[in-house]
Amino acid sequence: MLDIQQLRSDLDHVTRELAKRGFAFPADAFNALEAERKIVQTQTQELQAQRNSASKKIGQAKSKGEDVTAIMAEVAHLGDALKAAEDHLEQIQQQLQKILLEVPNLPHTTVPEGKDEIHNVQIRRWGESRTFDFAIQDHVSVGEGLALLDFETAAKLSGARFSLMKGGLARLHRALAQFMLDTHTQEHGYVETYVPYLVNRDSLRGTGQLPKFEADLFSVHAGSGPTEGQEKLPDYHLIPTAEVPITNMVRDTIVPLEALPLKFVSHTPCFRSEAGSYGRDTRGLIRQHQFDKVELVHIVHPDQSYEALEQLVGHAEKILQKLELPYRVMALCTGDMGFSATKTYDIEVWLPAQNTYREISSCSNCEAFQARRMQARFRGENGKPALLHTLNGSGLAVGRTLVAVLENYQNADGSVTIPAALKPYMNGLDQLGSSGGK
RNA sequence: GGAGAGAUGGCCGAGUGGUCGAAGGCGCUCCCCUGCUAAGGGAGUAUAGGCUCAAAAAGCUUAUCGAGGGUUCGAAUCCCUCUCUCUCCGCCA
Repeated sequence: MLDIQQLRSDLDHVTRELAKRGFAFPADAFNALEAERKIVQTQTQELQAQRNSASKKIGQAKSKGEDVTAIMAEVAHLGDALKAAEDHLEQIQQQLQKILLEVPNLPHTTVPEGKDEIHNVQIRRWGESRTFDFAIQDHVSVGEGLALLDFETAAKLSGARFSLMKGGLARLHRALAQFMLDTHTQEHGYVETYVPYLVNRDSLRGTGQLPKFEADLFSVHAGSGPTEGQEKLPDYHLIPTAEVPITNMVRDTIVPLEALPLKFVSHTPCFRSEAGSYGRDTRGLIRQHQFDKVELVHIVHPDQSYEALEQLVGHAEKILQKLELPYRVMALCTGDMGFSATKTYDIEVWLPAQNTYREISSCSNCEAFQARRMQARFRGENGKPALLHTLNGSGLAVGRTLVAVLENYQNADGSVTIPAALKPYMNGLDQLGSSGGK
C-alpha cells in the first residue's frame, strides 16, 4: 500500500511512476473522494466534539445534583446528524481504502523502464553451459526414462499440474531442500522457521495477495464449509509462497531496533491455482499447482533495504554456484515486476533442453509497501515507531532446481550425475541410474 | 466436541455508566540533591488521523482499553456476535 500522504501531496508524480508499470491510477476518482472526505470528516468531527462537550457538561451537572434537562435538549438533535455523518465518512474511507489496496508499489529509480520481460536487463551471468555430445532430453524424458517421475499417476490422484516422484528422484528433491536450508542457516545467517501452510485473509492482505489476486489462490473451508446458498468467505488459503507466513510474523508488531535485521528461511510447499496461465508450461515440473520452495525473508531498517536486496540475491546465487548450474541475474523492468515490489532481480537458470534460461528465483525489495499494510514497525533512533522494509526471495524454487539438475547433469545413457554438493545428502550416491537410485 | 475463566498503555495491574487516554507500580528520559555503578525528590513518558499553516513550530480536534455491532446525551464499564488465550473433561498424530 502506498502512503496516502504521498498521494495527496504528490499525485502527479505517483501517477506517472505507476504508469511506467502499466497501472492507470484513478486520479480523478481519488481526488473527488479526497475532497469529499475532507468535508465530511471535518463535519463529523465537529459534531463529535459538540456531543463530547455536552456530555461532559451533563456529567458535571449531575454530579453537583443540578437539573440537566436543558443541556439534554441542546444535544438531542445531534444524534441523527452525527450518525449520518459517521456513516457517510465510513463509506468514503472504505472506497479510498479499496482504491489504495489495489494500487501496486512504485518502482525504484534504478529499475529499467519497459512493458514486459523483453525489457529486462541482464546484470551478470555465471557459469558456462555444458556442451553435450549426444541428443539431450528434457527433464520430463529424463525423469520418466528413469521411471522416477510419473505425471500420469499424479493426474489420477489429483489432476493436471501435479507431480509424483519416486525413489532417488524424490530423495534428490528432498536433498536439494535440505542443502539449501543448511547453506542459508549455516553460511548466510538465516533463522530457520517452520510455518503454517494455511493462512488467514489478514496475512494475505498484509503481503499484497489480497484483495486483488484471490483467483490465484486455493481456498479452504473448515469442516463442511458454507451451507447451500450461503456466502461465506474461506476460513483459510493455502500459501502461494512462504513469504506470506514469514513476513506476517511482524504484522502488528514493533520490532526493537537492536533486533534488526531479521532474516528468516523456510522450506514449504507452495500452492498456486495458476489461473490465467492455461497452456503455458503444461509439460513437466515448471508450472505446478503444488511445488516446494525455500524462501528467504529480510525484515530491515529502511536505510538498509537496498543493501539487503543485493545480499539476498547473492545468497540465492550461492546455491546455484555450489550446484555448478549456470545462471544469469536479470533486473526486472517496470512492467514485469510483481505487485508489491519496488525492485526485483530474477535469477534464471540454464535449461539446455529448452536452450534458454528459466526463472528459478525472484528477489524483491518491497520497501514499506507490505509493512504499511501490516503495520509492521520498529522503534527508531528517535524513539518513534516507523515502518520497516521487507524483502523476500526464493533461495531457491526446489522443483525448478530439480529440473535444472536433471537437464544439466544428464548423461548419454539416461542416467543423471549427482552434483558434488548434494552427495552428502544422497548417502554418497554418485548418480541416478537405471537402478532408480534406491 | 463439552464446561468454565479471561483479554486494559513498553510491562505489571486498578477501574462495573459521567471532567478516564485511563489510578498505582515497574521500566525509560530529563532535572535537582547526594564527595564516589547506592538511596532520595521533581517533571515527563501511547498510537493513528483530521483541520488551521507556504512550511516548521504550535494550536484546535477526532478515534483507539482483543475485533465488530448495539443501548445511552455519555461506554474500558451494560447487551449481542466473533477472535484469541488459559484451566478442566473428551478425542487425537
